Amino acid sequence: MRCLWLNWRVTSVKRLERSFFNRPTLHVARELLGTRLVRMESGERTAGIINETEAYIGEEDQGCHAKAGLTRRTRVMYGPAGRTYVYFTYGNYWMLNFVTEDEGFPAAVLIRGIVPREGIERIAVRRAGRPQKQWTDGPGKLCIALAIGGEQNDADLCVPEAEIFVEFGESIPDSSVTISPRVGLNGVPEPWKSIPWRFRARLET
DNA sequence: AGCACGATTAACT
DNA sequence: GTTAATCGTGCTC
Repeated sequence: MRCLWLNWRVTSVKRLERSFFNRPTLHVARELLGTRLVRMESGERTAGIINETEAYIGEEDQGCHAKAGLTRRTRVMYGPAGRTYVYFTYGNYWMLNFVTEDEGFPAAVLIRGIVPREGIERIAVRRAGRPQKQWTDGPGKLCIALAIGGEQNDADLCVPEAEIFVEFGESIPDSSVTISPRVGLNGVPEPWKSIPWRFRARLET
């Protein structure tokens, strides 16, 4: 009994709930900085502190996949907040996003970088041959490091049995945050190409 | 059925 | 600094 209660404390209480994700996407993107992304594999934790995010907001946003409207691919973004949107791009890489805002409004936060904190051995194997600094400093790289792929698309972050979830972490002051335009949007028209919806945190060691 | 392109990465000059 | 790799998606014919 006591173990069950303890287990609930450590696995649930520290996690971000759906109400965190069901808010304006820019707030979610900013406040995800410093939180801990956790990937469960057979009961083992692989995790890192989120230090870079980008917001993608609505059908009007010409950088957002939802500009194409509701399709098989974008359907997840129209769903409830607190789920994953994992998609495949450039023929090689998976990208991890968290769905935000009310059901029916398509928006998400792309996770672009983490600082490894747990399961370092597993990450080292998956990123073998690369400098440690480049293990998880890109959206495709961190999905390789955490073994995240299409099977993790449309997964709920906010249920006890989640294989991917987010925990409260360190608080990042505004003085440590850089806000700038999103990257990789070469063919996208203004103002969307330059709108500053990218958030980066300078983490203390 | 065919086409252009992409929320990237790694390798190369 | 530049560029090839590689294939699912969405659009057009």
